[in-house]
Amino acid sequence: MEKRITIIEDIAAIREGFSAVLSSVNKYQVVNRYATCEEALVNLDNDRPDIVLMDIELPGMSGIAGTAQIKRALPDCIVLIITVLEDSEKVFQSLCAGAGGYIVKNSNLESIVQTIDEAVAGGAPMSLSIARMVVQSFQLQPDSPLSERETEVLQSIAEGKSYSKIAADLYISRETVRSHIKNIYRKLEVSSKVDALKIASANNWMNKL
Amino acid sequence: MEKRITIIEDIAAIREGFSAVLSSVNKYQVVNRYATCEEALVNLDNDRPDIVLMDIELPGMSGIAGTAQIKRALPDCIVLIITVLEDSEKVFQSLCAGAGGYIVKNSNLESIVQTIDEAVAGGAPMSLSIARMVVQSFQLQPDSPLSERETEVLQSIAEGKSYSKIAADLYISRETVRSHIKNIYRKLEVSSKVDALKIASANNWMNKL
DNA sequence: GGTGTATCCCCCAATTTGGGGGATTTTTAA
DNA sequence: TTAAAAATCCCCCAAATTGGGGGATACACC
Repeated sequence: MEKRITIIEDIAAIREGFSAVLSSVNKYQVVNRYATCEEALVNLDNDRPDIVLMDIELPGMSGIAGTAQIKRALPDCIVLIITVLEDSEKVFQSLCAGAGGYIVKNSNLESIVQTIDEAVAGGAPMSLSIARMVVQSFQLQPDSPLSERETEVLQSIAEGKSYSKIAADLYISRETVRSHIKNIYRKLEVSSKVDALKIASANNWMNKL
Repeated sequence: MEKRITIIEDIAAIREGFSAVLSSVNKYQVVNRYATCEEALVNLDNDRPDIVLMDIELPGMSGIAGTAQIKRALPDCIVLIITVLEDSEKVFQSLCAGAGGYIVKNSNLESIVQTIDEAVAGGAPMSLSIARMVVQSFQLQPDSPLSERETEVLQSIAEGKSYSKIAADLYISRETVRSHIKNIYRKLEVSSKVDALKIASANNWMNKL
């Protein structure tokens, strides 16, 4: 069964390069190539790709927004991001949008087939450094000014718990919870849970589980 | 510079197998082997490993708890989890504890050197299916009963915002926010934000960014 | 002896929450 | 085309929550 591939990339040389390599492989079939997401989206019903190679920097709609659109229409379609720089912000945004992996733009053209093979085999192809970034996003930064107990309390606030509920769950008084929160606010120089949560989650000071 | 390796694995055959393979490689040096985390932890200061191979199922302290302890003492130490079954629960727990990658237990012994090489080179070695699990954890499940707007509102609640703040941020009335929340509660069959958040986050119905 | 952590107590006013009861318009799907 | 779902807005109201003060005690660590 041939896998249908769509390429969305505004630089013609790269677009045609990928296309040429993939066309020479029997199991893959490049159904269409576009320079913008907008063009690709209107033809999505006809193209019905199994795999999309998506540039992240595009004129008009970004590759991230495009990925979200494609996944909405074709949830089983695998979108692989074509990227040069490994900007952590964009990496996580595209993962949230539904990206299934990353292709490094300046890698030799032949390795692209392996990358797609890996995605089709049920993997999530990424460069070493992106894999490390993704794994690290689960881990606490060790530079938190908060004590263990304070982190625990803030964690509970993130879960939407009230002071009373937190107190009950931690087997302490509500007043103790309040003390911890006062200290958290002082340390983070904020005066509301929204701001405390914003700072703590931006710095990876809370557990994700 | 030789990398110092500690192996923590209760099955002697596997422990010694890994040890034998790694001892034959110049760049790696197995400084010690243990059957339990407890033993390894008391010798951590002497062993000072750069890399720890950690079994996840151990008598006494689990490999997950052990990983957390080791990372607390040696933040730059790379802990690689040795695993047979790829239990998603345990995978994410060990990632949060500080694991840097996964080694499949029944893989051929030679590939372990490659796995460690990858970790040392700045990567995060994982099996195809674990990589997919990790990437998918960033993505919304498409089976959510909530509408886009409702998801947006619930997302804001998760950030600790009040109804008024949500209303202001979404440029709608507070009453509209209340309507959405009433609908969320009805759909999820709950009657508080804590319960709504619990269900929605357990099912990956909210964005992580 | 000071600094940080963890625990607990009081007062109080403004805000928030969630329980009702509605309504209208637009969009989507059958 | 018709019905259901989604998105928007309005009212009333009581209980709970939040965050601002002001403290205190005990333990540990340096």
